[in-house]
Amino acid sequence: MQMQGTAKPLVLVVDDEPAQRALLSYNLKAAGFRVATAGDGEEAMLAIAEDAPDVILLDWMLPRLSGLEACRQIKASAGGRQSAVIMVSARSEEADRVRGLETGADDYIVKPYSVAELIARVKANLRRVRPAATGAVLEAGDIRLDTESYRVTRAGKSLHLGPTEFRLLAALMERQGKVWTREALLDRVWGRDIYIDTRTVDVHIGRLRKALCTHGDPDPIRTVRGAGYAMG
Amino acid sequence: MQMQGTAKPLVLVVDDEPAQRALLSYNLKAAGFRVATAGDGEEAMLAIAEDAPDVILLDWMLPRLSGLEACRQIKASAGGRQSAVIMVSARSEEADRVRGLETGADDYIVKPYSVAELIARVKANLRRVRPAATGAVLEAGDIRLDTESYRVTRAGKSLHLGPTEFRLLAALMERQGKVWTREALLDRVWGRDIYIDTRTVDVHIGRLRKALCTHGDPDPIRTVRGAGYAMG
DNA sequence: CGGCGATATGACGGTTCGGTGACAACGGTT
DNA sequence: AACCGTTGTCACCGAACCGTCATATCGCCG
Repeated sequence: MQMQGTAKPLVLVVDDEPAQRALLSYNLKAAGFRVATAGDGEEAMLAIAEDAPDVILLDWMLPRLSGLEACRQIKASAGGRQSAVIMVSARSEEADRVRGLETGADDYIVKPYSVAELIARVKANLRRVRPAATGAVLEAGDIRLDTESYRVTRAGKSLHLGPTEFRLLAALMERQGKVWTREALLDRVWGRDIYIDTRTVDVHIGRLRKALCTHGDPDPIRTVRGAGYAMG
Repeated sequence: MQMQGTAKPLVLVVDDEPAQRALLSYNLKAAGFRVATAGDGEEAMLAIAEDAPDVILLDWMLPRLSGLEACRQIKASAGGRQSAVIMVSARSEEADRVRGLETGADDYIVKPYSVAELIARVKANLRRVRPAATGAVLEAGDIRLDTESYRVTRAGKSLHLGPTEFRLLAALMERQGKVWTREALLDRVWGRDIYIDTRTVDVHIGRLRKALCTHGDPDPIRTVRGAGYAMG
């Protein structure tokens, strides 16, 4: 498996049947994902708060908190908005599909589904949520970052970045405009449970800027005082 | 559905049957979208180059350039990557769906589809492409405040605010019309257990006003004598 | 109109915050 | 061993920002 910027994508499986969870976990792990599981909507919210997943597979029928309501809550929460939600349901009625999608779900799969299609849909949704994890080429202005070949160019000219600066740039480019706090960047770029001075981020931002502006180009990174950094 | 400020989303319909194009155009326009059409893959590429659509409905069976190949080209082109591609196909085989998704399509709809579901899917995909419409943005009159990118604009012009002024404005905008006492603002903006002269709020309101009115715009903040401040 | 309390504003010192150069530690390579 | 690129930390500086005060202005009341 190629070194892809950051850690493997995380998929959260929400289903009340342990057998289903096990089945999905197995197949998703085989496809190269990290997997978390939850048995109902409340567990799901906890899991999301703990570690925001990239994709959430949400069963329609759940005890206590229905899948639909869980979806609404997820999309209303701060952490959940950046996850893709795929509703999984035995209800093939078109009206249900429409309702699911209108509630904020990003996709809708009808049981019985094939594992291959499910994986394909997870990947399709992942492409949008975390392009860098899928071997995509990110673009921002005249900067191109190829997560597969590990190469960065600006205005056609190739740039040399260290691994950390590369991942930092990838994170910033993944969601242009979004302001990342130093803590969020440490989480995403350096790793979840690592303990490093937040000021270190500043230093790396500085190094990244120097690398990006070697040819006199304007600085593409925006500093937001009291908040963090953003691209564009 | 709120279409705040920005133009209506553009949907490109690619189908070789004029009747299909007409049907889809009609329904999409009725749902509030702008619509462009193309009869084959090459026309589609031209249309994309001319005006990048937000969502592309791509028929699987196309003359000359197949839908699958067209999808590949779209996703490989610079402009196409920021559009969502929905494959529309009569082929319900699961293998086809997987192929479509793996080629880079964002979604896959099987004919015959219901118009309601198609619209729902278009909207769901639109949410992804244009995250601006997802609610991280506060608006009041001609003032826009984006809590994710920490950007504030008035009548399109970008403004510069300090962190405290930003939070102050966000608080005021969050509940337009509500009159905040100085104490409440201190709590909300500065922090719960901090002790600061309430007059300081006045100063920051003043600074905020100055920033908001640099271009001679009217003052959007209302002073309520003896009570506090309010927006609008 | 005059007075009084409340609010607006300009100025100022202190503090915090971010940028940057220097440096030592580390691992890999020659 | 010597070298090299990378990385995390620190110290220092300048600039932005903040809170306070003094003063000017406003709005309401008699």
